[in-house]
Amino acid sequence: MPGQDRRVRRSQRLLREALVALIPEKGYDRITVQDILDRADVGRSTFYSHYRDKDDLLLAGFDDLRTDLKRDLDALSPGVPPHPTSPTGVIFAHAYRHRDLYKALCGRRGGTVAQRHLHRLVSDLLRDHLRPHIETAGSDLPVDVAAAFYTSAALGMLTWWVDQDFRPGPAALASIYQRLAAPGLLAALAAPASTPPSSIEKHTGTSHGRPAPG
Amino acid sequence: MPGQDRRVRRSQRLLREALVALIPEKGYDRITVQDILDRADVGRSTFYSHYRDKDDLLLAGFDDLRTDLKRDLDALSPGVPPHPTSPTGVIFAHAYRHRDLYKALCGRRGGTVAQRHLHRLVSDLLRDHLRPHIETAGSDLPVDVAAAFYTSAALGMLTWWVDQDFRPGPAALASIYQRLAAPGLLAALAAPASTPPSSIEKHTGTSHGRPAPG
DNA sequence: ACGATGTCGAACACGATGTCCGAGTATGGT
DNA sequence: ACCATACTCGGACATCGTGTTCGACATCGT
Repeated sequence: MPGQDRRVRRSQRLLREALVALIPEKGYDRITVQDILDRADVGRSTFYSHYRDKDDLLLAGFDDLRTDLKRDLDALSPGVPPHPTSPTGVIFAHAYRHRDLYKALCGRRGGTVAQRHLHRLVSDLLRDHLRPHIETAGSDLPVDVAAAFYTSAALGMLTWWVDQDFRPGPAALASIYQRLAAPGLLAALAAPASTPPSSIEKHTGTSHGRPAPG
Repeated sequence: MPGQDRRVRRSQRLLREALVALIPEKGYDRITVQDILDRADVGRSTFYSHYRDKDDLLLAGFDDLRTDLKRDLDALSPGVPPHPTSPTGVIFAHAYRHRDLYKALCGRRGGTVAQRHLHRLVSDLLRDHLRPHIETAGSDLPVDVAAAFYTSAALGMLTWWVDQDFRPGPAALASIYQRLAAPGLLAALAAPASTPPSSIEKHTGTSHGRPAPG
């Protein structure tokens, strides 16, 4: 008695696969339930007996992703790290291994629902990762803001990457992320309670002067 | 003869205002054309004589925003900067001055369309800002990746900020952004052609060791 | 082999979309 | 002040996607 009826597993698998395959083709918003049904070759009432609507189907697939990613990430903390990788590096690697899925979730044609849930997933992750570091350093850096910054930066790179068909390898991407992200955090942690507004007041000179990140 | 018929301006203004007001209430996706019509007190056929659909109405408002923001940004480059602000600082200030609009565009209840267009807007902006710096420094940092990183980071903070009802002032937010973003870019520009993959290979030690940004 | 459970497919009510048209009304130019 | 023009209104309409229901049939686990 494996979890469920064989037919149920079959239907749900077909529906999930159909949706993921359809997203890069039509874009999530333009996909109709009938499209999914045709692609999956599944009856209408079968769909609604498993899922409330299109979003529900998408979100159901998310649970698998969540646990899968969580497993990869937990492999980081406990033992001595064989590869000194950051959480974001793990995410990039995970995305590379599940290219089709991430193309549907982060790609240009993904929908609001996927983006938001992925954002929340990563955001919670990074917040928990950052909090202890910021607190023990006694920094005045707000954890939430830092989490927002690094989450969006990582997901922004991820989205760009997906739309580039994963051109540079995951290691190269993680490398660039580290180069851009690490110094800022280290600097912020090193300066616990200096006057915050003054740090922006350094002159950038003319438009040809010292570069501002934007 | 000001541009257009007074009635046209009136109708379009009413429709734009209705949409912007409706988004934070219902969420863009759940808004129906009829909702907009009721709120604006405008006839159905009038709507369709001006806009193709809901998205079209949203995008039309974007043009005004674009030119407005562009004006603020051009005030940066030419003369000696009175305030040494970065493009992102200008964007934060602009968002603060148009809180209602940005609440609709970046807020939790905004739609895919708005997010994507705003992303493209800022992305193009930052790419142009970054390219000369990266090129003159002879860095191997890909411009597109850097643009993706900083654009998403800025918009991520902006979204968080909007959903917090603009709690810390725009200056404080810009300050934090600078603290997190600037060191990374400076470091990347200072290391023109070092072996890229090695920079990530520094040991982070155990999970309690040196902080990785995520 | 048998009862339980899942699937199918068609039909249905509903709500939203986008188009059309005739009648009424405000506008800007002269 | 007048008038032709252009805009607005509102209802009717065809179309499409959604989510539900139901009876006949198939597949499952035991």
